[in-house]
Amino acid sequence: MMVQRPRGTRDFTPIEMKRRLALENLLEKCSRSFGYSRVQTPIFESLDLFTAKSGPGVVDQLYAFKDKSDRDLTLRPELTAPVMRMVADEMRVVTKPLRLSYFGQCFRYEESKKGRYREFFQYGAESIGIKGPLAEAEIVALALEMLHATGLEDWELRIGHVGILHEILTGLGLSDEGEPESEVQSAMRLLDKGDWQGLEKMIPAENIPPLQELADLDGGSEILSAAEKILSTLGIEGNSLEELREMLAALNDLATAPPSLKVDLTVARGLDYYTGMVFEIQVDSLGGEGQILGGGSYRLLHLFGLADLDPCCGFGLGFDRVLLALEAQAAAKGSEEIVPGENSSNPLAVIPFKIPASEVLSLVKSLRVNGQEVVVELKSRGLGKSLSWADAVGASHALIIGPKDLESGTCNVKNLQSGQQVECNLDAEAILASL
RNA sequence: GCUGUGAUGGUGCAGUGGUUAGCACAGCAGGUUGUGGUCCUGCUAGCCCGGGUUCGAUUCCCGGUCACGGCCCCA
Repeated sequence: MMVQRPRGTRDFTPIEMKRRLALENLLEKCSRSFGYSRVQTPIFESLDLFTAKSGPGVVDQLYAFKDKSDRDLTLRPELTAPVMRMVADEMRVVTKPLRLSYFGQCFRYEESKKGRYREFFQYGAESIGIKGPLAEAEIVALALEMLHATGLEDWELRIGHVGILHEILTGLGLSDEGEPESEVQSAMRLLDKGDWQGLEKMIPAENIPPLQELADLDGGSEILSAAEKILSTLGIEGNSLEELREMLAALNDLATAPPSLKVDLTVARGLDYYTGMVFEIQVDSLGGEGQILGGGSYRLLHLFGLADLDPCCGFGLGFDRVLLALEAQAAAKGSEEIVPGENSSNPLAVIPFKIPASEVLSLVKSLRVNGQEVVVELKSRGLGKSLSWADAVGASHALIIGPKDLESGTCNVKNLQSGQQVECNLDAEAILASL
């Protein structure tokens, strides 16, 4: 190969694109059913947008560049910040709450491997201008319905609440202030990793066991009562636990249950801007890159002067990883179909046999006008080869028109699966009726 | 960022320090001038890139590139 595709990028052939479009359509359908509307933002943005959100350190992982007027730009590494910018730029006066969905490629300069690409695709949803347990439940419910719709079977939803952690850690005397990272943030990071030795340096030793007990809680919403007891032994009183309880109850009503649900109060998502409920969806069989979705309640709009709309709630779905999981699942089950409905398109293959293809063009047009997908055999080959071609392009039926047919005003419609063939009149209506 | 494995037609695999580098599938053409997914024949097409060792390297060595895996990280 003379010119190679850049590292971490992929080409998508027609077969793959059919699959990807089917998945995108399926996700979009879920979004619409929840009242979310699609938006789109630029592939590149001002570098400032992402340094403001994630700090100057992110530049190392960006495809950042200067344009010919010396502006600092970057390919977008994610889509939440651009959507928030768009809300601030364009949608200040639009009725709230906003329910937005998006899909597109993002770029990160890092080591690529399976499930981790330098150009990758993210689907996501954000609700803006509404907060509280019901808004959070809606977002999680949308994520769950999406995954159910894909037909993926083996995955786990993990839900936590940064607010609870925050209440505990400030209650234990840790500071909420500080650059670049407050004590609370450092502690959350350690807690998320399970680094107890690190935590002992920040927190009185007698408080470590209850925290461990909290981290070890394993189960569904029933663990909330146990968590409540632990919090009271720590002398912490807060509203967050009750909010999480309400959120889980609402979720139970609003969405089909996930294959596995774990309430895990130490999920911190490693992000500084999350404020409330956080959640992740994990597919263990994917290995190291098994997180296929993540989100929660976060504060970002204050960066754009819209603090009154914070916190928002949303999630990003790793489009490529969901596909990998579906591919692995289909392979394990020996199933042909990877994304539901990916092969729903069944064109009619029109075969002009021993006649010029120009003889059938107006018929082809009228078939298409009537909503039929049509592919025309433009190569003159033997009838047998043409039928093979028709099969190869995914046609369900072949329409054979030869010299005798032109004379008699008939044609033959062959079902390529059954091999059955019927003769009918050479007009669009009769042909469509015989399919 | 660290580390392991690998790279041969479009795909999947053989193989070799030395003459034409094989096989299967796919593609194209024909065997069959109105019925396919069977069979037969032919054709197209390849040793990732750069350097080194050597009379000679696709093969051995080094570097790069890319892919896959394990840590780190993951807005």
